[in-house]
Amino acid sequence: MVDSPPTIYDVAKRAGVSIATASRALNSLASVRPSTRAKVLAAMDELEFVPNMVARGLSSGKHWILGLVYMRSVDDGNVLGVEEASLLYTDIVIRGAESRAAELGYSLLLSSADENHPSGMSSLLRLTGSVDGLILLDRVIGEQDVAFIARRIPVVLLAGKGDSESAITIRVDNEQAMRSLAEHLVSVHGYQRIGFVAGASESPDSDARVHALRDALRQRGATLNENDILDADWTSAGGESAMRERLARGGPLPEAFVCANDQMAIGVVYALNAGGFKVPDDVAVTGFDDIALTRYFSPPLTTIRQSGAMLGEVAVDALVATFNGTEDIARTIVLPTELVVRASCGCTTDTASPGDARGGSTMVIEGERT
Amino acid sequence: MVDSPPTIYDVAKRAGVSIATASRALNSLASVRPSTRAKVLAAMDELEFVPNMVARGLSSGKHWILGLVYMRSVDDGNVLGVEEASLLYTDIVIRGAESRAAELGYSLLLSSADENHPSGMSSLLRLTGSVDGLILLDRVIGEQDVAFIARRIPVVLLAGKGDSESAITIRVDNEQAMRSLAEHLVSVHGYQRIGFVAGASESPDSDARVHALRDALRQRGATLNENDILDADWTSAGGESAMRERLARGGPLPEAFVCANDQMAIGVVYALNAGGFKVPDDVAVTGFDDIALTRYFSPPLTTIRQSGAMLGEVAVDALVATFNGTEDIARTIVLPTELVVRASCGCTTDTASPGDARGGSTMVIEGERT
DNA sequence: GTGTACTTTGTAAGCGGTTACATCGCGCAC
DNA sequence: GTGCGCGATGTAACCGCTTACAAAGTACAC
Repeated sequence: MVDSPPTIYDVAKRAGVSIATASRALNSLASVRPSTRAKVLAAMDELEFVPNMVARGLSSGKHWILGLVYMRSVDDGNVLGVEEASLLYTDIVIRGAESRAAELGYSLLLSSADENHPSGMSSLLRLTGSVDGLILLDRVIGEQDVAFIARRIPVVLLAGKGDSESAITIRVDNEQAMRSLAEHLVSVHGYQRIGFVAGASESPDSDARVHALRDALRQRGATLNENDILDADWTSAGGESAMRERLARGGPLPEAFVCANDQMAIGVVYALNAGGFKVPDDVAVTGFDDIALTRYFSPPLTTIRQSGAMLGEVAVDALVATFNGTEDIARTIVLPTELVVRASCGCTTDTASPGDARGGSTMVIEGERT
Repeated sequence: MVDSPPTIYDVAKRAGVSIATASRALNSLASVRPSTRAKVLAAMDELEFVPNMVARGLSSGKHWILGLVYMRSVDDGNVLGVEEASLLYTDIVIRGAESRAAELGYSLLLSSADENHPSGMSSLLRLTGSVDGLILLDRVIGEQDVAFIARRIPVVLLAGKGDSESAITIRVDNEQAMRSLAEHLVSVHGYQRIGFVAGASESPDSDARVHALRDALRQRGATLNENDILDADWTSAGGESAMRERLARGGPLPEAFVCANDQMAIGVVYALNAGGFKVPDDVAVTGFDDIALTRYFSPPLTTIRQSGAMLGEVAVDALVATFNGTEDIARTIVLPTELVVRASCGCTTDTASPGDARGGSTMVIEGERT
C-alpha cells in the first residue's frame, strides 16, 4: 500500500541528465538551458516526483519549519468534558502563527511542554535540529535554557516576562491595558476598591497584569484589595470556583473584579449570579482578551482587546526576519491593546450592536540591544 | 551567535570509538559493552550533544512527526477582531492530537489548507516526506487526492464524509446525536416543526447532521422545515446574521432551531433576543459540541457533547497503530455523542450546577475492509 | 595451544538532496 | 585555424545519522 516514492535520481535518469542538473532545474536556478529544464520538469511530472524536504533540509540546513511550544496543563484534554485550560487564546495565537507561516512558506511544528515535567527541555532541544526557529509561549522554560537554545537557533518569546538577553520578546502592552481599565473604572464609575482574578500562578502575563493594575489604581487614588486577589487558572470553571470560595469566605465585596482573561470573567459572573449578586449592579466584572463569544454574554463583557492572531503573526515575522538578517537580535516588541467597553463594568450600551467604545494604545517598539 | 552543534562524529572522537558504536550507544542497542556505553554517554554529556532528528529521519525513514491539516477560511486571523471561524472545536481536536502524540513520542506538524487555494495539494504532498502519517480534518481534499497521498504514507480522515477506500476514517456519531435530539424535542417538548442552522457549505459534518435530523424527525412524525434551513458558517456572528435575515424575511418561526454547533447557537439566541423573541419560551435553540463556555450562557445551552480531544487522540492512536501494523487499513471508527439537556430547549434545570441530564450512545466500530 | 562461537567494534554504503569544482562545447576575436 | 572565455552540465563530496557486513576480541572446550 505504500510505494517508495521517486527520488531525484529517478528523475535525472528519466530526463537523461545528472542529478545536479535535475536539482538545478527543480530549484529553477539560472544556468540551466530552457530545453533541459523542460525535459527535467516533464520527467518530474510523469513520475509524480515530490522533493523530499528532509533530505533537502539535511543538506541545505533550511527546513522551512518553525517550532511553536506551549504549556499544557496536567490534565488537559484527558478527561471527557473537563474544560480545557487556557484554550482559546493560545489557539488564536497558534492560528495566527500558522497562517502567517504558511504565507511565508513555512509549516508550524507544534509541541507542548508539560508544566510539571522537566523532560520538556530535552524534547525542546530535539526540535532544535528540525526547525529553523522556535516560538516559545508564556514561560515555557527559564532564561538560562532559553539562552542555551538561542545559541543554536533563533528564538522568539511570546508573552514572556518581557525581557530576555538572548531572544526576541513579543508581548502585549499589559501596562497600557490596565491603565485604561483603571482609568475607566475609577474616573467613569468612581469605583475605589477593586479585586483581581489571576490566571495560573507564575504566568508572566497574569503577574504583569496584577502589578500594572495595582500601580494604575494607586496613581488614581483607588486601591487593589490585596485580599481580593483570587487565584484561578485561566479557565471559567476556575474563575467560578475561585469566586464561590470568595463568597463563602464572606466579607464585603469590592466594587469591581478585574479578571486576567475573559473565560475566568465568565465563570466569575456566573458564581456571582449564583450567589445572589447582580453584575454589574452589585459588582462590576471585566475580562481580558476579547474572545469572540464575550459579546454575546449577558451582560456583555467589558474587556481588553488584544489580537492573539497578531501576536502569532508578529512572532513569525520576527523569526523570519532574523533568518534574513534583517532584524537585530534581542529586541522587544510590545503590541497594543484596546479597551472595549460593554456592559459588565456598569456602562449601558446599545444592545443591538454590542459595545464598541474604545480607548486604545498604539504599537510600541520598546528598545534595541545588540 | 549560532554555533554549529556537535555531531555524532565529535562524540565518537571524544569517546575514542567509531561513529557506529556511538550511534549504538545513543540508541541503547544491545551489544555495546557497558563500559563503552558509559564512555560514549559521558562524551555526549560533555559536548551537550543533541541528536539531529532530520539526519536520523533521512537515514531511518522514521521522523517521529505526525502531520495535521485543517481548513482555514479565507479571512481567518487576518483582520483584527474578526471572529475566527470554526475556532474552538478544531482547536480542541488539535490539542487532543498533540497531547496524545507527545505521549507517544511524536510531534505534530500543523498545516492549514486554504479553502479556495488549490495549491494546497502540493504543499500537502511536500509534507509527505517529512512526516510519518497524516491527519486530515473535515474535507481538506477530495477522495482521489486522499488515495494518492495514502499510497505514500498512512492517512487518517477526521470528520470526513465517513467513508474512504484508502484511509482510516474517524468521525462522530452524528446520526445517533440527531436521533436523541429529535427524540427529546419531539417526545419531551412536543415540537413538530424544526429549523436548522448549517455550518459551512459542503462540510460533511454539517451535511450529515441535517440529513440525520431530517430522518430522525420524520420517523417521529415531526418535520424539518426546508425553508428554515439557514446557511451560516460555524461562527456565532454567522449564526446571528443568518437568524437576523430569517427574521427579516418574516413568516412564522419553527418551534425550535437545531444548530450545527454551539457558536452558531449562541449567535442565533442573540439574534432572536434582539428580535424580541425569548429563548426557549418563544423558540427553542440547541447546539452541538458542548464547548466549555456554553453552560455559562443564559439560557444554558442544550447541546450534543462530543469529545474533540478524543477525536484527536483516537486519530493519533489509529495512525500509530498502522505504523506498527496493528491496525487494518480502511477502517471506520465512529465516536459516541451524548445529549446534554440544559435550558435552551425548554427544560428547566437546577441553576446551581447546570444541566447534566444525558442520553448517550456508545463507541462503535463500524466496519472493516481489507 | 588451537578452534569455535559469540560479543563487541569498525568500515563503509546508503538515505535524497545541494553545491563546489571540474569538464565540456561552442562562439568569437585574432 | 587556434586560443580564450563563458555558459551548460557532470562528478563527487557532504549534510548527520543508521545499519549491513567484516573484522577483531573474548571465552571456553578440547
